[in-house]
Amino acid sequence: MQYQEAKSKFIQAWGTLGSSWGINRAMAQIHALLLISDKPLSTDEIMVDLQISRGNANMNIRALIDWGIVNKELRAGERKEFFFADKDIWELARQVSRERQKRELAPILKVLGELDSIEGEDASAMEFKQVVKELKKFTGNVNGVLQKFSNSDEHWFYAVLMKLAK
Amino acid sequence: MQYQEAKSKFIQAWGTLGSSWGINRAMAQIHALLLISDKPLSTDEIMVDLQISRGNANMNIRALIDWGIVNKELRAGERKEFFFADKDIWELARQVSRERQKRELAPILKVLGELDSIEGEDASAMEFKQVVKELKKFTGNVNGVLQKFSNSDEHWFYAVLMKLAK
DNA sequence: AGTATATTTCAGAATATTTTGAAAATTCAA
DNA sequence: TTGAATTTTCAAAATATTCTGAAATATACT
Repeated sequence: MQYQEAKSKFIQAWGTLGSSWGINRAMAQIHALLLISDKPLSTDEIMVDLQISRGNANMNIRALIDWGIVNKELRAGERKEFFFADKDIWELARQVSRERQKRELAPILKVLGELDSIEGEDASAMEFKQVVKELKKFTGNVNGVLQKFSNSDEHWFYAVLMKLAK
Repeated sequence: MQYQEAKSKFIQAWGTLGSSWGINRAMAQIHALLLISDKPLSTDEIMVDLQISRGNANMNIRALIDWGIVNKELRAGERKEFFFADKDIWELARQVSRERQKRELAPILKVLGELDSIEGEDASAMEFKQVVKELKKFTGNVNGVLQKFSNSDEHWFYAVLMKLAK
């Protein structure tokens, strides 16, 4: 397979994967492009390569920086900014997990906490309490695992894998 | 807090959480409703409770059944179908993980496999190969963990948690 | 300050997704 | 069969999201 074909297949696939995880296509594709690029790219290069507008490119580059998975490089004597993605996939996974924990798990934990003490003793209320209780237990555990994961290194993860495998 | 208020807060929160995971709001809300209901509900009851149309209710109930997280109950002498969600949160998590593995991880693994042998020895091609290689390693590992998780029981998960904690 | 270059913003346009509701299809009992 | 009850389908409408492009803003050099 030719490089160009492989590249566009990969960018395409990454975009699709992103969509099903609540990340918009352009954002995922910019990330894919930076991930496989052997050097930092400017906004203009990204625009040309992915055929998207300046506004779109800019907004999504900022979002990626917000997520902490893309950084900018400033070059002495150059006005232009260049962007690059961290090549360490583990670091990427940890960062994404950290952000999603913050953006999604935290809010639901908060809501579950607020639902703590509902009134009523009838079947509906009892069932509700039970489900909320189980969900809290579950989300608490997930939270714990993510916490652990996002603060550990690749080596740790392999160790865990080994233990699981047995 | 009154039951009704708690119920609507919960349904609302579950809907929002669903959205950020690529599950549409109505689908997530129907699931939330069934999860906390102390008895199976008919399409009509769901329509009234969530204020959605028949078509919408029907489509999303089917989708939930497709995902394997909602089931129907048929009652002797009744035409109407009643729906209920599995109350076991662990079973729910396993099922969702199984489905996402099938729907999302499998396709990306397939693409990565196809990108195996790209031609070229220049910097771009080399970088590309390297990233694809790392991604394959990573997704392979994730796949392994999910596989393990989706075939194990709650007890196993706790055992893992204990090991991780140390 | 003036100028050229680059980045950001954002209203409107384009797309994509979700929802509705009524017609068509299905099911079951009489 | 027939027909009433129920489920399913799907075109059109409503809504939500994403994208564009040009104007506004910012930056750095002379």
